[in-house]
Amino acid sequence: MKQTARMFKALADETRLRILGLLLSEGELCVCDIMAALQLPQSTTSRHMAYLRTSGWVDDRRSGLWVHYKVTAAGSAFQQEIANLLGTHLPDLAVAGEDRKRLVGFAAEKKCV
Amino acid sequence: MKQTARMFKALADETRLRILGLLLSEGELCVCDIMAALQLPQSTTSRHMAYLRTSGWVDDRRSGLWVHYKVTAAGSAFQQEIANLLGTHLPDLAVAGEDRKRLVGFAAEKKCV
DNA sequence: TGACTGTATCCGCTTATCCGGTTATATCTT
DNA sequence: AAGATATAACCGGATAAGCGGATACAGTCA
Repeated sequence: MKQTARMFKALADETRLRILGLLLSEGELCVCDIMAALQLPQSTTSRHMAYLRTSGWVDDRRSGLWVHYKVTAAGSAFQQEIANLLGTHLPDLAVAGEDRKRLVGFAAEKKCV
Repeated sequence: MKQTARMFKALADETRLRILGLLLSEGELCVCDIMAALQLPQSTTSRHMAYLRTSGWVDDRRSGLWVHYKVTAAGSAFQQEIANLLGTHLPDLAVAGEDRKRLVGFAAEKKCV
């Protein structure tokens, strides 16, 4: 039960929902993508990524300087079903559309692999 | 997005998850049932019920002195799908089984309609 | 090696949340 | 109307979570 509450705690924040929505619709993103799409300072972004990582929502992969995140495929059945729901509903929200738009805009000047 | 975060905030607390789990498996319960099943003081129980009510998770029904709560059927599609998942997964957890056991024990001395 | 870049962690601060005891409100009974 | 009971609202204190700037750590390239 405690673990279940922790899983939902990670979803109980607007910023983390935006990050998950973006990861669910785009697949894998590096931290700099997320900073640009959500227009967040680096420390804030990193802190939320750490939260999502330790609560078991995302996996990270380092490639040189850059760290890439994606929604984990290793969660419990319960968690995966929730991830599916998030994937179908989050991208419909207005804020999520704006985040994706900024992400596309950033792709031009983007440097990371 | 804000509303979505608020929906999950209500699920980000172990006590409220236990209450929802109980309501999902038992249908409708009065406050005294919930106090007995979870062994919570009255003020704590009431506060969590208020949280669940204002965040749109439960409906209340007054019958004389007693107030009965049930999981709402009027939520968004997203919310209802999550409620379905909660209904299938929460009752499997150990704590939920103990809560149901205490609820059955309380049924004997229970006074409310 | 040293300069540089991307990411993570630390720090102090502010705000939100939880808790249980106390007080208020609503309803029933007589 | 008065007393009793069930629930809700309020209060003060403790804990947790949010924030962004500063600093530390990793990896790259000259």
